[in-house]
Amino acid sequence: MTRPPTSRDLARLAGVSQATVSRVLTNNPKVNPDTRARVLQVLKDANYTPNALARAMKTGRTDTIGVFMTRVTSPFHAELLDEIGRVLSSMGLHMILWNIEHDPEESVAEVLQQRLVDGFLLTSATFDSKLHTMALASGTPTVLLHRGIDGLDCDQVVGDNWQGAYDAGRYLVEAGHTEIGLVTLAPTSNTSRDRDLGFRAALADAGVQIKPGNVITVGVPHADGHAAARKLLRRKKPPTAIYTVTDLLAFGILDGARAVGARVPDDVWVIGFDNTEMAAWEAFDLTSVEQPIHSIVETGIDLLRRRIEDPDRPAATIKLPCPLAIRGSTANRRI
Amino acid sequence: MTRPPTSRDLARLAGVSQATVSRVLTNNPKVNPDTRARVLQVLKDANYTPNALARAMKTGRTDTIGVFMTRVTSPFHAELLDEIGRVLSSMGLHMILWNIEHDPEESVAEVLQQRLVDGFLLTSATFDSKLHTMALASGTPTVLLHRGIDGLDCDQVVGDNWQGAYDAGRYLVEAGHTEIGLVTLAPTSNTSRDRDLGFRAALADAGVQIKPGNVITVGVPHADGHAAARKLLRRKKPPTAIYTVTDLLAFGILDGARAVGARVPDDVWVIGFDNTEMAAWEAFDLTSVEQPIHSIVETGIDLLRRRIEDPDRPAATIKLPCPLAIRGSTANRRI
DNA sequence: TAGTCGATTGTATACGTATTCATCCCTCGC
DNA sequence: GCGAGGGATGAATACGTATACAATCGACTA
Repeated sequence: MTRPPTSRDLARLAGVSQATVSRVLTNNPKVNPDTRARVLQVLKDANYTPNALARAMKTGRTDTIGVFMTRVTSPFHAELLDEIGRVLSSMGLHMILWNIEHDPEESVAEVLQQRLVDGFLLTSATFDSKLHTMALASGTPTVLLHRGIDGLDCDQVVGDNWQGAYDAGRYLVEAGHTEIGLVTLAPTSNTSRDRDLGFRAALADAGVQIKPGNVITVGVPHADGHAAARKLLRRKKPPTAIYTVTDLLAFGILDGARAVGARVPDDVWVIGFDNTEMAAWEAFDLTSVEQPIHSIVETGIDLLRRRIEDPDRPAATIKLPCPLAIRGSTANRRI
Repeated sequence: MTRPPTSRDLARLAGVSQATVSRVLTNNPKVNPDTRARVLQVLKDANYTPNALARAMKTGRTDTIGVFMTRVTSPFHAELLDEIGRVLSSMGLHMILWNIEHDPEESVAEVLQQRLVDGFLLTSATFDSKLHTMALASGTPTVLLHRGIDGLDCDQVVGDNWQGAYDAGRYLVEAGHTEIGLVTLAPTSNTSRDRDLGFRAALADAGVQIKPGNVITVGVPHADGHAAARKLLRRKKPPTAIYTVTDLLAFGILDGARAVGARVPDDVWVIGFDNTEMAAWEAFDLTSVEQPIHSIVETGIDLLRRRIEDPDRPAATIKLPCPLAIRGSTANRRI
């Protein structure tokens, strides 16, 4: 194993110029069929693969997309990542993955300008982060996936979190619940904000008050849902239904309910958000608002490719519906 | 936003040659402190970042590591990926992630030769895959992580699956179990094979027979564990303990047990393998053999970097211990 | 005072590919 | 028989950086 062969080496071997080899590689029609066949044979014999770096340098395209994400271990994010990988590789694109959690924002800034990728997918935009601003400023085509920023002049594909949350709220109200718990996240992103506000709106529209004591703001981990459930269910008048803004928290709530001896759904209904694969597991059997991961990713990557083609097209914001998946955590009766 | 500035542009701006700018960028000591300061100021004003492609082409190093993985949505794999991302980025390295599941092996072969990365981390080696062979043949430094191939002349860092499985078996035997179930995977990798054989060895050493009817070979998903548990627990003489080779299957088993009304651990003990974060969730409270993810990743990446430095050093195989994490799914009493 | 050395800096080149431009040869039409 | 034209190919160059080599300058030694 010395130095890998270059197109120039093979040109010599095939008795043609490097330019001709390159023409063969790029399927340039201006090459004699016989010559093409001969060159292809030599390429094959040498087991040659073009140097992707040199090619990228010349063409300005790397066929690589940069993906920014947080908390890969969270079930929803893992599913999102998996889907992104599937779609990208089906298009012959590579994926560079950055976990923003691990790195300070300044170090990410450098990455944005390195021209390593043809485009960015941001999946974890938050209102106070500068990542999306920096990405746009870098001039590299960028699409916001799953989490959006209202009014930002940038392609965005998100679930309609507000509508999904509203439907969840209405579902509880119509089932007769009046003592309702809300386990929510700080509104640092459009997802957590809309999943909160949409739910409250449904209750307000139905004239159901939500008591301040029944609202708990937590962090993202499972343990936080667990703690919140114990706190809610130990109230003098515990809620008969708890809605929360992620499946992960809902799992924690189910566990917390179990810990204090509350039965689901007999004593308390639970609704999550994301409809991850795990929600269907018997241990949880969780009613959850579904995120159309497949469509979000497919649409988002399509948008990104079109923007790479034509950087000047106007930005589109696409909002996809989030239907409610009903399971045993809210009784089996449907509304 | 036109073309991003190049080192040549900035050289002109700073009144020096492109070479001097380059020297400043690479911290070459042979540059006058005053000049350096002036150039740095210009770089900063222009918000300049070197073109990573051109740099990589010249130096032959991309500061990027290629990671091959399967089933990112599986809890253990997600944790592994997260840890890999953490360690790589702490070293200033990027990660290109390929999900082998999505792509035919031939298309992966191309990727291996593109010289896009400085090294490969393979986390899903199987006996019948040619991926590791191709990776080695590509001449790019390669390390096998988590899953190894016995006798392969390649750096490998794996958990001691056999020992972990053996300890789990002995633990059950010493607790007095004699009717033991084994939910296992086809031995296509060293992990599934050793987690099976080690367990059987412990039982054999203790003189406990495992009935053929108590052994079920399944696929990887949660649902398969679920089905296996139902099958085992409906036998005339159901096992009083079930061991399986991944946490994901164990979760399925716990759910399956619930489905047929078997109580854990009163009616049946359950042991998994991986000790994922979820194993500690109250819904599962699963006793599980721990994989030392942190050490595996840290050690593996260290090995990879050393091999990149010196490609001719002899290959090392490192096997790390897998301790048993005891939880409620096997009663609270310790041995 | 001439020569030498070290510290800086500039000039030129290479990395491997894609592509423009020039060249060559063959065919066709008159 | 000769010029035009087109198809196929080679030579040359550029992408943006890092670096070997050459050049310049000042200081210092013999």
